[in-house]
Amino acid sequence: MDKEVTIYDIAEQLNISASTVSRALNDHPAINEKTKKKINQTASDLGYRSNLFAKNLRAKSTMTLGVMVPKLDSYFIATVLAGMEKEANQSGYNLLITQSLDSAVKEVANAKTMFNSRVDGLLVSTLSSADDVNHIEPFLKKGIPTLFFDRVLDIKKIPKIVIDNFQAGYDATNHLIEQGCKKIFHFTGDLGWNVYRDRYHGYLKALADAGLEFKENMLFVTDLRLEASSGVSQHIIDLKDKPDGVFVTNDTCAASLMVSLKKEGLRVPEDIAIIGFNDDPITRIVEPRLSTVHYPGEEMGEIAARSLISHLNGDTKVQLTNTIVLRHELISRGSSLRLKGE
Amino acid sequence: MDKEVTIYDIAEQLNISASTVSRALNDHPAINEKTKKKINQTASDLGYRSNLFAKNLRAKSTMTLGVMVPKLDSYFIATVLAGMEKEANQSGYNLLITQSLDSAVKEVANAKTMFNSRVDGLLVSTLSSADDVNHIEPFLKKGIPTLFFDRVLDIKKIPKIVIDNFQAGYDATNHLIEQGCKKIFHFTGDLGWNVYRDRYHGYLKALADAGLEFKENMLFVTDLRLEASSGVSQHIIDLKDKPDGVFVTNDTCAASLMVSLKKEGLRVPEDIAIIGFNDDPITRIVEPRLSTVHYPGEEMGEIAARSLISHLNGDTKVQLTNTIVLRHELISRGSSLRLKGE
DNA sequence: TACAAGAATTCAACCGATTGCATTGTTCTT
DNA sequence: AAGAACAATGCAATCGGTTGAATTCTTGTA
Repeated sequence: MDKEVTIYDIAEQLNISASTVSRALNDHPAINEKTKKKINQTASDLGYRSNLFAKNLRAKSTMTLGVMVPKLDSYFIATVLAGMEKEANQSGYNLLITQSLDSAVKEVANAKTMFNSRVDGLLVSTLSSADDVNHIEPFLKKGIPTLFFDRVLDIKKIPKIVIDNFQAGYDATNHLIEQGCKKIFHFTGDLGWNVYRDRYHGYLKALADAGLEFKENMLFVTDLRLEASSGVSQHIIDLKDKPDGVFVTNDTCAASLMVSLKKEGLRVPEDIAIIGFNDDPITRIVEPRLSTVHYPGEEMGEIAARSLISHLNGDTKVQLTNTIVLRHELISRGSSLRLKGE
Repeated sequence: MDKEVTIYDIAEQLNISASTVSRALNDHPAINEKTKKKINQTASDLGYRSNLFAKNLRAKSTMTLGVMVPKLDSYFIATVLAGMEKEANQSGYNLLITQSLDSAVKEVANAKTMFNSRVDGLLVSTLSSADDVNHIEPFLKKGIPTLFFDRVLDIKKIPKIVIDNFQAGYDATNHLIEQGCKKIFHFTGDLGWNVYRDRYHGYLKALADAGLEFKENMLFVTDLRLEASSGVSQHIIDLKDKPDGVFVTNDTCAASLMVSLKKEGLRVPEDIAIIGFNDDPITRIVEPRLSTVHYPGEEMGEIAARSLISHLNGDTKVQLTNTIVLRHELISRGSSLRLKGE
């Protein structure tokens, strides 16, 4: 492990001062072109690399964005991260990524790490469904721009990027209604989350608007893990008065549910129409193909990163004060299309 | 954006020297307990946070691991990252993550960023199928521990964590043979990659060992994107002399292929047995459930991170010189089980 | 009481780059 | 030929911690 080369080494080699070297390497206009060339040459000859710490120590900027997500092993999250990375990378920013793994303790610890790492901005899809953002407070106090995405808390001072989950829930449910469903179940996750809560409310509204009755037993709240759907499936099978439609807030569960129901002899969509959420690849694989609501994950990641970066660059056109709502899109495929015409 | 609190502020407040404060905050034994308590108290009163740059500038360590992957939006990669994050986090390390998005230029640029960010260690699932590791050289020269995982290059001096892709390919193929398949196709990705090349060779060996013939037209090399499988499916459908088994090196494609074939009236596994690779969630959703080779992604991530960290901690028990081979596991499910007994 | 030994603290240099201001060198103008 | 105007470079302080060596303060012992 050889010694690091510093600007002083370059300066010494060329018999000039370190400040000249520094300026040359940063393409400062006051430095003579020839000198610059010479300096750049010896810099690469010596294998010089800039010391980001020394730089940051002064600049007080890290060119790093912190990203906190509930968990990493999800296709949707991966999509969002891909978008963020793409955008951040383009602007020379790096991504520091942590997952909270359903542990509030870990989320708080991660936030602290981010804070100490001096990320220039923070992108959060939060864990906690409670309203405490104490662990985010320090960022706000220090004026570090912070953005919630996807799973957000309704904190006034923190801007958010979301889709209109209410409308999406409404659209999905309404689509089933349009296809002639009269008794639509809802299979979703913890309603403490904005994403599930809002979709649920959209679902209720759609039912109400269509004059359809809602009963408690039409709602299934689970952890949305793969295993959960077999429970729901079994429950539906056992029911004498079966639903003719199910709105599932997760493609994996929707697909799994569909397959289970089919195995028990129910026809999809004829007996039960199903619609999922997210537009994961699986929707295009199962048979029939799964109707869903397209969630623009990659786009969300890109926009989130871009907004934050523009803000950091002092671009005043970008106001980091309001909520950005991305467009979702209803995608109807075989699993829900019961009308001949379509 | 208020001023940052430094150890000097704390020192001034308490009328002691900065070095005492520094030592106290690091729990140095030479500092009196009472003084420590006092210092910690005022530190939190003032909202002090340690400046990592100043620290790193001296320490020359960043507690950050760089992770380079081909692309982020894949379930498998997400799994690996999850494992890495978990492990790194436990040891106080952070993850700096980039994707190369199939661009060699980007991979090189990302490597440079990692280098300049002074990551303490590097975890790479590389893009390039060529043998050039010029962009990795600087890390080796500087003695920054580097580890390849999953997609690796056969560079002697760089340790790797992999599964035995040859054996896995052999096992998958052999499984189909055991189930009575006589004509087994192989649907895979760019053979420049070790992962696909080795599996392919395993496939060939299994055929040879069973005395089965291999012909060029039994091999399908695609980009393994979802769309690719419909092409393969169509091709198989059109064939007069159809295969009775297909080994696909990717669950998504395998599942997709299976569904397409079924739609065309072929029975799985009776007419065609199918086995995938990875053990993605989708394998448990499609009907019949998909046989596959379990790829221990999360475990790979954990082990990779842990090895690197142990090495960084000077743990000499861990030798970063050899190849670690993780155990894969054949998982047989409905899509390939043709024998009554099982 | 004196002095050694150890505990607690301070001093000051250092990590490597940046930058306002001062200085030197060069060219142009009158 | 002298001074203005500007280009190019150097000086030195600064960012906020860390750390070896020096110093001061306590205790214990003969």
